[in-house]
Amino acid sequence: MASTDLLNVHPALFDRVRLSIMAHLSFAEVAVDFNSLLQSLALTKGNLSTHMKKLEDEGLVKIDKKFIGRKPRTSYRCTKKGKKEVQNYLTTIESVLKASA
Amino acid sequence: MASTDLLNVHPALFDRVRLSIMAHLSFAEVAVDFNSLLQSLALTKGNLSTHMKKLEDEGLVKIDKKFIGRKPRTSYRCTKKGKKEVQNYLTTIESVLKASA
DNA sequence: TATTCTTGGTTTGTAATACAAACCAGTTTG
DNA sequence: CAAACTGGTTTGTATTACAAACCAAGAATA
Repeated sequence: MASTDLLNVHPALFDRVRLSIMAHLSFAEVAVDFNSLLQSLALTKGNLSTHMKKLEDEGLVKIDKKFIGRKPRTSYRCTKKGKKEVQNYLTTIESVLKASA
Repeated sequence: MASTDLLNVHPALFDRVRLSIMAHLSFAEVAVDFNSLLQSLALTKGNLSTHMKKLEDEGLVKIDKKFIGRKPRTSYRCTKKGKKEVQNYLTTIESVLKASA
């Protein structure tokens, strides 16, 4: 076991809120909109907004802004990279912690 | 899947350094001393010191200070609670992320 | 048509925290 | 006795998570 393996997991995922978000997004194969996330995760708008910005900056999530009729709607989907990093997170944690169970 | 399950995992473990530390400590059945940790984890002393203090405050780790000859030696071991929380961390993450793989 | 109310977010100020540098008490070495 | 090393802790700083305040525009109301 080398617990330094944890250095390989993407830093942005080492936050419970962002991990929750990524779990949601990689679970849903389709795009999820801002307000759905807001509701399922019970966050404030500002908090969600900044987390999504960070995930976007890291390329883990793709943002999509459009108008539905006359109303704006922001939605997100998980990128390939995002899925990969989530998977890597899981396998790394498992390998590190299962040795120590 | 309820990714809000992540709220059940102990907050102190949601940090890569502390998770590494706990992995080390729960792997080693015996106490591990400050300098071993320092070396295996490649941290600065101050950083390690504060992380250990936090883990101790949370009851995940037990500190033991004694003199070996004339030299001080600080060592730590994982508490029952620590083991439990590490285990809970793992199973929670698995259940949340595996659904979304 | 003015006037509030709601929707869909973003920007900004603050509190918490991870981190390294500086420090400290004592010990060994030259 | 002075300098360097050991084994850490305390303190200052930079980052970051968070919520409050804000903003633009549409919908309802009067």
